[in-house]
Amino acid sequence: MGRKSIAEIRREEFATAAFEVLSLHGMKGTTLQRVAEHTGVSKASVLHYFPNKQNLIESAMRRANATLRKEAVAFMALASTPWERFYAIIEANFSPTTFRAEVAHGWIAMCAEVPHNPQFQRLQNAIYHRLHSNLLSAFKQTGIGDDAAEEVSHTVSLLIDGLWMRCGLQIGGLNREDAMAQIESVITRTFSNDAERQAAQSKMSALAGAFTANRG
Amino acid sequence: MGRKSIAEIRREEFATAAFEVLSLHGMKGTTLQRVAEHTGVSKASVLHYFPNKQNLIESAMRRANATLRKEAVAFMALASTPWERFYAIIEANFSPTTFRAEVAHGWIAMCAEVPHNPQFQRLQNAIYHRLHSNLLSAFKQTGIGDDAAEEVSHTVSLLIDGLWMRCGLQIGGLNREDAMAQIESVITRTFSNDAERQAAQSKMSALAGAFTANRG
DNA sequence: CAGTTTATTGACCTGCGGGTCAGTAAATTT
DNA sequence: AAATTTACTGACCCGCAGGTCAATAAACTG
Repeated sequence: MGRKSIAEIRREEFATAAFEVLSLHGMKGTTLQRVAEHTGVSKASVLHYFPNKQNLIESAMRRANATLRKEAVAFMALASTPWERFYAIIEANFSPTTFRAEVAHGWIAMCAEVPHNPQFQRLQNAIYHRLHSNLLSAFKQTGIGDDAAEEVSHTVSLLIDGLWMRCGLQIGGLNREDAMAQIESVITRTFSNDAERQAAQSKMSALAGAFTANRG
Repeated sequence: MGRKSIAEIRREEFATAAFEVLSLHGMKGTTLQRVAEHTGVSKASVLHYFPNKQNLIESAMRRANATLRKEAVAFMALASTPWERFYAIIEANFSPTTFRAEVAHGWIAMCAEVPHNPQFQRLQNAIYHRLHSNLLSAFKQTGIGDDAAEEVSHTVSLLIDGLWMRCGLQIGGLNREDAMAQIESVITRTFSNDAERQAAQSKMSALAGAFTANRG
């Protein structure tokens, strides 16, 4: 079971290609022609696997999201304490493989479509709620109190959104280290800079580094 | 001097109309036809005042930005202390007239184009730098130290970006009060909750309220 | 009032992108 | 090997959006 049909594999190829084209050329520049070229087939071939362009792009976004989620789950599995879980979330959101300008472009392009596409709206909502509930459960278990946990979760998720935005707009040559430092600065101002937290941070940082290195 | 020619007035009309259409229908849905309809003229008339669509939309964004900036300057003029200046910035960024989902849609639509349009890139950069330098100068004068001021300025501008994003995506039914409360929560966690700051906040809140009420 | 500029428009052209379709080649099935 | 399903393609159609243009109406100028 779980064996993928050849058609399913092809669909995934096209979906990832579509996301890449979207990242490179924006929503307007993402034509069936270009997606086809990008995979070396004809336009009609793409339509053989997808009923229409909208469906293709929706699949592309779902696929991209699934990839991110997979990595996040892998990181999460390496964490055993609340603070480690928190830093697992951070590492996942700023993983070198995903926190890149091109990916951010794709993401922002989708955000711009959210008001006119219920599918995108649902996806965006799901992404947001997953992030929030992950953050919340981690913070709650640090023992800072439920209300504080709620507040900090909101703050962190807002910061993440802002940082991705800025990554896409390429403001201030933001890289992943800067981004994580920003989050860390807020966390440090909020919580006392205890040793346990610092240990969790460096542990997850090292694990994440090893994890991504194993695949390059 | 400063007298506007009738043609200039017309151009502004079309530009604001274009921004409204952009907010309602997104970049793809913003056609010359629709902009024309929205002002009750023919498509060709729009092209009489603008060389092409791109120029029209760029003018629309510049115009929208100019409007926001005008309001920000007005708020700023009402502030006399550093903390009042800070809250003037906040009030301006979350003014009821501007912090609305439709406006956020327009803004996000522009952000999505930034990678493919140098004009938008420049505009976005200008907006960001103005916000940052305003925040920075206000924070520096509160006497928290230059390094801390830099850090907090970054944090606040990131939060503002994130909040506008979330406003556009309409996640969690975010309204302007929630947004400002989020910022306040971070500020409170960072600084001691002194009376001077609280006074500044309520003063600017009242002034901003009076200011906007005077024009409805 | 004659002449000139300006405003506005409908008709038209062009290119392009989404989507259909019938046909061909390749793979699978029986 | 024959039949049938699947993969892929070029040719074609349609609609639409951007942009041009010539014509008309209105405003301004001397």
